[in-house]
Amino acid sequence: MTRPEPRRSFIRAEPEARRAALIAATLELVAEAGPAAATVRAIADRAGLTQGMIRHHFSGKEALIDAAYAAHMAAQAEAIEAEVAGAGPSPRARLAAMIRASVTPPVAEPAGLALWAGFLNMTRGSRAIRATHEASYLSYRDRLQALLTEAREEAGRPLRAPEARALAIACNAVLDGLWLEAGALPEAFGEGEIAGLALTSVSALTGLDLSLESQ
Amino acid sequence: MTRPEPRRSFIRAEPEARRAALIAATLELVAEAGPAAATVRAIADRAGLTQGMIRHHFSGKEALIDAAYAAHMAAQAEAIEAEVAGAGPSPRARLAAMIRASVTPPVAEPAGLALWAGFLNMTRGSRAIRATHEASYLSYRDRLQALLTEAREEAGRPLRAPEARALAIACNAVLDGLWLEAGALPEAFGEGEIAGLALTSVSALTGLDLSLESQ
DNA sequence: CCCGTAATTATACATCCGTATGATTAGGAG
DNA sequence: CTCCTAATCATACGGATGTATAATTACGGG
Repeated sequence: MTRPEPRRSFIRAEPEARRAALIAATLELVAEAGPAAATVRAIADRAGLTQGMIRHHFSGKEALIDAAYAAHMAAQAEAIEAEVAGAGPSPRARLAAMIRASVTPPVAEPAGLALWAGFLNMTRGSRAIRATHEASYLSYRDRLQALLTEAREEAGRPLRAPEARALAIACNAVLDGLWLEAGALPEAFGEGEIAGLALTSVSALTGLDLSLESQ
Repeated sequence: MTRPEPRRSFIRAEPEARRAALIAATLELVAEAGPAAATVRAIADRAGLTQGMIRHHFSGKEALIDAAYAAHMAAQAEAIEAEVAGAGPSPRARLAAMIRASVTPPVAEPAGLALWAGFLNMTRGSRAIRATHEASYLSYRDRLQALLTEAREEAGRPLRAPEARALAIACNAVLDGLWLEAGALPEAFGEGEIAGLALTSVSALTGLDLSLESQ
């Protein structure tokens, strides 16, 4: 009855472009509906390709997941770094910019939290993901510790190393917690409420006054 | 060749006991290996039953997952409340007990984080899970806000309502963040380091001195 | 002691998953 | 224009998953 459909036409693309498309599709699906929804068929479909492409451009599904997670973490770090770089030379302003960027979109939003939680479940299964997770976490905390140290020096109250570590862990925790709450219950907070709380809280923890830096 | 295995013997149990066993097995599997590992066969096996029991005692797998999540959240809240109740009558001691309990085992540990992240992925799919999530989150924050208010009153510096809300959100964020870090990278911190940081941070945020309360 | 009911086991079923493989075709090299 | 390569498509395969159903069996009420 139904004569066979003609094979769909296609155009060739550079492998890197295909890889990027597959990674983007993976991130969309994990963010929208969790890791279980990111099947090879759904990913290929979202990318406008057929499922064979995943095994052609990656060694397997797990390699694609690893690449997607690394790409997401790199994008987040880059978004924060861009805000810091655009905040001018003052250490206090740069610290405030990092804080604000960490708890507002595009870093803090439901999709980001879903992505993070989704990949966390895969941590057990993949060494690559665990390594990426740990590296990006510590990298963020080190960056925060450096800005905290600079800002405290600017204020004439320098930090010693162990003190700086404890302060960075605590400030990182507040920011992580606010990031989490902003992503989990976005409608439970007012516009800018989370960012204001982040600046106030870090101010209280560090003894600096960062509230002036919020526009 | 192989004659059919005799049907395994069994003993009857009360439905509630079977439900509890299935819930416990579900939580173990999700904590150990993520939601993907919690299949009906694996759950029944862990509980020492056959897979038919899941559909017999629950309307389906999703209902079991919902029940397991609710049970886990209730157990966490109960563990914290037990510590608060055992801390004596002083509001400051009770606040310190809640803080310490929130960032130390059994509340803060890798299994708990894995459980939380695993269920978060299912939030999108299940209204029941989302409702449980939101209710337990707000319940925890309200409890914290009440203890903060009492402790500040005890110290002679009472809080007004909006101020109390902001303080509760910020303190909740630090605790969430430290809980998260303790669960994600347990070996990155020293014994008691997280609990000490939690008390120090909330002290800085509230202006109270809670460090004396740590034994 | 027997019997009926519901708790329990065992098995079948349709569907989906990740992977493997062979056929096609786009697009540049010569 | 022709040919060759590899990018792409289509399909098949074994295994796992959630659900449905029928066959057993434990155990309390008569």
